Amino acid sequence: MDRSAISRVRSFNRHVTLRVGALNDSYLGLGRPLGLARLLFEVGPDGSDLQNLRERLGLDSGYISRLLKTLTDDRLLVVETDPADRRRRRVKLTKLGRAEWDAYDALSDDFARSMLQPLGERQRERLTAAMAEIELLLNAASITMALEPEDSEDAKRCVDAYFQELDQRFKNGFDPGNGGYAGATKDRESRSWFLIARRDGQPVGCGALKGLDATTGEIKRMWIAPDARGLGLSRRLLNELEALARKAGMTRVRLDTNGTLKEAQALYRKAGYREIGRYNDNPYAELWFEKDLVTEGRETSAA
Amino acid sequence: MDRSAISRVRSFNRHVTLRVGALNDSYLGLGRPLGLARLLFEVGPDGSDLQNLRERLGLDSGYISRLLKTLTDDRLLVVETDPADRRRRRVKLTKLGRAEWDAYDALSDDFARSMLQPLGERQRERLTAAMAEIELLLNAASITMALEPEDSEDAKRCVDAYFQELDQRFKNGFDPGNGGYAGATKDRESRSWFLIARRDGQPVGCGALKGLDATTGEIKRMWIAPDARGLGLSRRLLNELEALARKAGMTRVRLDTNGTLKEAQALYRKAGYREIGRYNDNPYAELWFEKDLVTEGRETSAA
DNA sequence: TCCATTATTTGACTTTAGTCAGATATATGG
DNA sequence: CCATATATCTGACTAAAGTCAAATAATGGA
Repeated sequence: MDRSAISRVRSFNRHVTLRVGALNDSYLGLGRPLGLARLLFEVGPDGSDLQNLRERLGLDSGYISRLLKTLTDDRLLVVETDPADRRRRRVKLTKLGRAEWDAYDALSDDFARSMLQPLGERQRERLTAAMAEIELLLNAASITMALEPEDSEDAKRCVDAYFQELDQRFKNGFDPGNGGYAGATKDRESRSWFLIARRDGQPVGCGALKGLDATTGEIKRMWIAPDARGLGLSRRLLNELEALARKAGMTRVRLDTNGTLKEAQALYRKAGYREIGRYNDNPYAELWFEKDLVTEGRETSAA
Repeated sequence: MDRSAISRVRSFNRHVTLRVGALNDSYLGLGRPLGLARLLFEVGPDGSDLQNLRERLGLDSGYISRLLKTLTDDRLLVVETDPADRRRRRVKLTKLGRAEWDAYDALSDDFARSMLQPLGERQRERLTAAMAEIELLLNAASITMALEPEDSEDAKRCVDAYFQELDQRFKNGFDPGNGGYAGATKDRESRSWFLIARRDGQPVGCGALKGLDATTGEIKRMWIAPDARGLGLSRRLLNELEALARKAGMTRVRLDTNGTLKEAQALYRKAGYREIGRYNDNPYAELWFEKDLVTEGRETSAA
């Protein structure tokens, strides 16, 4: 990994992350110990259940229980048992607590404002753009991928989104009922895998692998949610699907695509796929690709 | 200020700043309480004086004294009195302390690496670029401006840098001895102001105001260090100089510039200057500008 | 030389943050 | 109904972080 990249990240961590973080903390507080203030703020105007709070703040259950007691004693919030499961408890702000929450909220605003204030219009735009970029990219790191049943709710939702996008992008639209897409895969081989990429639990991409025969797989339904694009996620998905194919004993994978999907083609070529002739009768396919799977390490996705 | 910009900054503060900061903290520590680890790390391989440490970490002098005692008892560092001023004390790492410092240093590297690791080459570049951008812009906020004697070391250094740049950018070079620049300003009016912009104590820009007559000022020697450009600093300097002129009772300011300095011209026009005819005999000047100073608020620079 | 000032240390505290092992009360599947 | 698992609370702690005032030592002029 590039030494200068590491230095840049370190410098950022030190100068921005630590300093801004510390400042932000001191901005909050408002006379109350930080732990209490943060808890109160985390409860939020809509309330929250205790379990959730514990998880979000990473606190010991005994500790959080005591913190809540302090805040209820100060009449800032009320704790009530969840009627659905009377072991569970829900926390809500009182009027007084809501007022204090509002104060914290205003302080957070003030702090953000103080960061923007010395800058001109143009610089503000640059700053916020860079912040958005960093959030996006750091979020990318926390995207996980896992196999799921093809007929799960989220899988269906992904595939629907995928079909809708095809319908928009193809010149003459796209009808999933037409041709090699919907049900037509119940052929000789019935092996199939469905991979979903998730960020904070929300699906942001998918991809499927089907067995065409014992040693050939087909990659289908690769889709990335619009707000997760540009993060190299499709490459990760593709790697993962190839790894699955390898593990299933396949020696090559194929896929088809449409001429309008330029990014996809670029991805396949860059990943080592070469164009081949038509191998199926999918009426929407205009290009066909194939790649031999070497069993060596190099190509597998990193842990 | 734009509401969406504030939300962006808040989201960044919350998700990036706090999370990364907390993670980084837990990464450090290494068996030792965070306060001690941080102090040790802050001492650094070159040592540091106590005053400096106190300032950088923002700790109470009693507290830091005790922390140092713990670390010296553990043979991680030695405290010795500064021979120049025997009230002062300097801190240095022992061999053992240096080893631990190296371990922290390696951990910081690891942490930075762990942020880059899940990303592809292209994404890493985007991340580091955005980080650099943010550091730059947030630093811009801490640039201060102050009047200084025109013949101070730093003033001379700035003006030298300015002249050198002119020499590079003008078609036929630039000679400060030639014409209206160097000594030729000892005319009727001798009033003059020299403003230096500094970041962390280092000069990053300058600008001068001279009185041409009782109600006319001339702005000269506006220069911004290359690594401080694009931050709207020249606009801030210009505002500041105009404010000075106003305070000195001037009703208009003039300035001249060369045709090759396109950014400067754009700045002047945008700031409300209009082109006028030649008002001096500076052989390098090709354009002349003037602006009437309204005494109203609107134009003054913000506090 | 003396006196106000500055840098650091010491003593005597308080608060905040956090841990861990039971104790209680509810839920859930047989 | 029972055993087991969950969610939270209570008691009994410890460690870390930080504060404040007074003491000590050195400096820099008047």
